[in-house]
Amino acid sequence: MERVNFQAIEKKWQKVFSNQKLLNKSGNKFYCLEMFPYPSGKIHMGHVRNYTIGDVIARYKFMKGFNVLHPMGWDSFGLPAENASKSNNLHPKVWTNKNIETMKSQLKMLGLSIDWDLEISTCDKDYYKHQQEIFIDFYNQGLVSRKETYVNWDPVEKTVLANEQVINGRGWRSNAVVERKKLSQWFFNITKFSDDLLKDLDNLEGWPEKVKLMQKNWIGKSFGCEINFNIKNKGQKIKVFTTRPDTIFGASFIALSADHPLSENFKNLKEYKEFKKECNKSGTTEEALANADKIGYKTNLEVEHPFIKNKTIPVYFANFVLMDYGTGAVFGCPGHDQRDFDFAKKYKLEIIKVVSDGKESELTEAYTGTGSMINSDFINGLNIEKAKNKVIEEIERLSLGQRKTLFRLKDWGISRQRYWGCPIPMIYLENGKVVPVDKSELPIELPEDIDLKSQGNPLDAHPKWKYTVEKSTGKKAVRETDTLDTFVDSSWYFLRFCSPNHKLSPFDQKEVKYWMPVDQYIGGIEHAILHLLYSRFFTKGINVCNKDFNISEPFKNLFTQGMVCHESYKDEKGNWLYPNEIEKIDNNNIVKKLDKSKVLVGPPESMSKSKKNTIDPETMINQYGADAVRWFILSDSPPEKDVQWSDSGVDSANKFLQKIWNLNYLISQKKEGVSDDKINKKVTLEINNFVIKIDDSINNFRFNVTIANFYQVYNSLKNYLNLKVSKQTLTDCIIKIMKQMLPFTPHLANECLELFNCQTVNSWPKIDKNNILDVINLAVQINGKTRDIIKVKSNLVEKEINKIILRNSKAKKYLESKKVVKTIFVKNKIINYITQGQ
RNA sequence: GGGCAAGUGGCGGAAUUGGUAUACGCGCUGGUCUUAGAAACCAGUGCCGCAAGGCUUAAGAGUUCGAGUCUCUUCUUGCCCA
Repeated sequence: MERVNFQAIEKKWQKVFSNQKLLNKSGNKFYCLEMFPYPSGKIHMGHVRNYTIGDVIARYKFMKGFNVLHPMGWDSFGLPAENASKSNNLHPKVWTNKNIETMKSQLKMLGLSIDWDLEISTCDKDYYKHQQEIFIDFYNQGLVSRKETYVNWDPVEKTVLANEQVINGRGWRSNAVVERKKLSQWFFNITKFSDDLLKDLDNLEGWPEKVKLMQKNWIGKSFGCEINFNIKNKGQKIKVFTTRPDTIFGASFIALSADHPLSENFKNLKEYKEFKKECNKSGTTEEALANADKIGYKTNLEVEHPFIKNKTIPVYFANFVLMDYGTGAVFGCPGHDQRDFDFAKKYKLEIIKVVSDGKESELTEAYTGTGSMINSDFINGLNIEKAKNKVIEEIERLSLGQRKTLFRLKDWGISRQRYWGCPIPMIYLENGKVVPVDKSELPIELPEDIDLKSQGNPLDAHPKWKYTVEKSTGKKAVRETDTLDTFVDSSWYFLRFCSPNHKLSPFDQKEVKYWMPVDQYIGGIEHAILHLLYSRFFTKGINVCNKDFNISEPFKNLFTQGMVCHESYKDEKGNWLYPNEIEKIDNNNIVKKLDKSKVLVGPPESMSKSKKNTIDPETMINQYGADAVRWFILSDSPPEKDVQWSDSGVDSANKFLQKIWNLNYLISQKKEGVSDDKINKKVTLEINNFVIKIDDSINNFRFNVTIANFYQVYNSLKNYLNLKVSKQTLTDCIIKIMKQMLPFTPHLANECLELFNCQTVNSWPKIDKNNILDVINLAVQINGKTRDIIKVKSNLVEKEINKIILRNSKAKKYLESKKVVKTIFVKNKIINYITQGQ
């Protein structure tokens, strides 16, 4: 068998690819974008999958005649660079750029069709300069605000932690108990677009339903009402928001957030202080609050029930009420809310059942199901929905409150007390005013001389950097020392790619108008909520700042690929082992290479460094070739589902690609002999059927099916090699197939096409619908049971089919001496005879 | 606790709109070639059965001429939110 040297041809073609673009000015534009990577060190299999999928689409669209934009860049600000610099004394910039260099060369090894002239890096001042500009524009349009808010504070590291850095209430690095601390922070007012962000989801037909649903739930639009409770003997009111006004007759306490304005009256009391200290011990996530023990502080206040004369309800401060959701005050209905139930049990408060659960017994937990209202005066007997409306009407009639829509979505906190991020272009004047810097001073550059070993915020600790003057007045000012959340960096990079070297503004309006929106965006499901929501917000925000922009949504079609998984291994002592540290004797016997001790095998899970179940792409590329790695990663599972890495899988991919090469070689070496035109025709038609099938499956992103089709067409074509088929016929066929393989295995396909001196490498094979094999399989059923499958010409009518079956079919015997009472005939699919008496 | 997916051979998975269940690959079995192995090639491979044939898409019911696909109940797993 003739073999090809993959290492050699891949090097050869990667040189060609580096000068190649997928631009075709006469075609329609197609913007193909994969989520850009964080330069963490080396690429991992998740990147290989993501970028292979993107490459297949980009190359396919180009061959179909589109003008394709296929850029790549680096999401290069972020905490890991700071952490790395602490542990190995490399400056974040040096560490980051070194990683970018490594990963770029690894991506090139994959043979991707990326236009590297468009490369951007978010830590580059030429990039973040424009980000600061957008920030100022947003500020001027009222899309930025400064608010006091609670953060997760690590008392040991003296730093703010993101929610995901808090694990079981402790800092992920220091393991210190995390506290809640109030800080003044910058926010993007994403909630200004709550309704638009929700409504426009309906227009995103090219997005997975799942992602749209997750965004919808995240935005969380809910209906309810505000109710003002009169505080007894005080002449003051407490405004409460509820989504369950129907349960008003079950109200047995009022719960206030510890930050509620009324807390002013209690802040000096010793017991209240202790309560508040307790509250600050738990994290800020909804989950942390839900799981925390319910604690309260009973005030001396009581409110009047709006509908029950002379009934009063006690007022508590409680740790499970958040100030930034609703009004920071709720009424507790223990019967029908679990948190309220727990609270009522603890403080021995009344539990009134107001929605019937169909049982007589007392509640042992909150009942949140449906039912009709009981113990509820004028709404008794109504269902929940009707009761809600009736109560709201009554509240409005009595001027006690009003109907209200509430969103779960909160404004986006963007301040980070970090060094390695985009500086926030704001300054603090001595008169207490906070203003943006003059745009002419941009970029506000990060200083390079920084001491990352100092505690707290590094920019704040820098001796000089923060001292500046206001440009217009020359007055002394102090810079904002917080940097932007790195999610900001990735919220507009897709715009920058349209004109990455544009100097004057974040993007060239003309180029953006041409290329946007992104026609196909591809990335992991883990970004289903935040990154995509923030990018949508930026697009809407820029629309407000720039009337010519006129783009409402950034990503027309979205594809979320699944993860790459692998088994994990542990030795007898419970230490994780890398896949190359183990040896498979047989399927039930896996041992450690080092000492032949037994190894425990864990189920396939997403590859992670901590479990050591990773496979290094570069090692695999060196061993099997990039084409084989690309081929395998697409072959085994539908791209939206998880795929399990398997060594035998990539090995067989490599073997198959060698066979393909061998077939190409044999065809190219074939001597012209006797050929039969009838067979020539048949081969052409049969291969054409496959060409159409392959095109369909690529179009539908069913790459695993495409690859199965390639195996089939190979099996079919190789069997014709020694029959009476002309060399020309076989050459024509293999060229079509190799063109179709080009998006998948660009090196091998190009090499094969060169073998035949093909001059139309970049054009997709087009098949005339009349030029395919006109044979279909038709199932013959008797009483619904398949008795035969016959090969017939397509579009035959029932009469002709009957004739064929009675002449020659296995089904014939089932029809003899039976009376057919009914026939169901579906053209090109099935004929079903119903006989009497079975 | 709520929401959303999904469950098909030993494994990954295929099956257009209700119309051939198990494509394709891995693995396994036998054979050819080889000093041997690897590679390659050929044949076989859902289950029961010598065969004819019967059974089979998590379990059970229903609709239908016909259900992996639609409906209901139950079970299991995964993801998201809490």
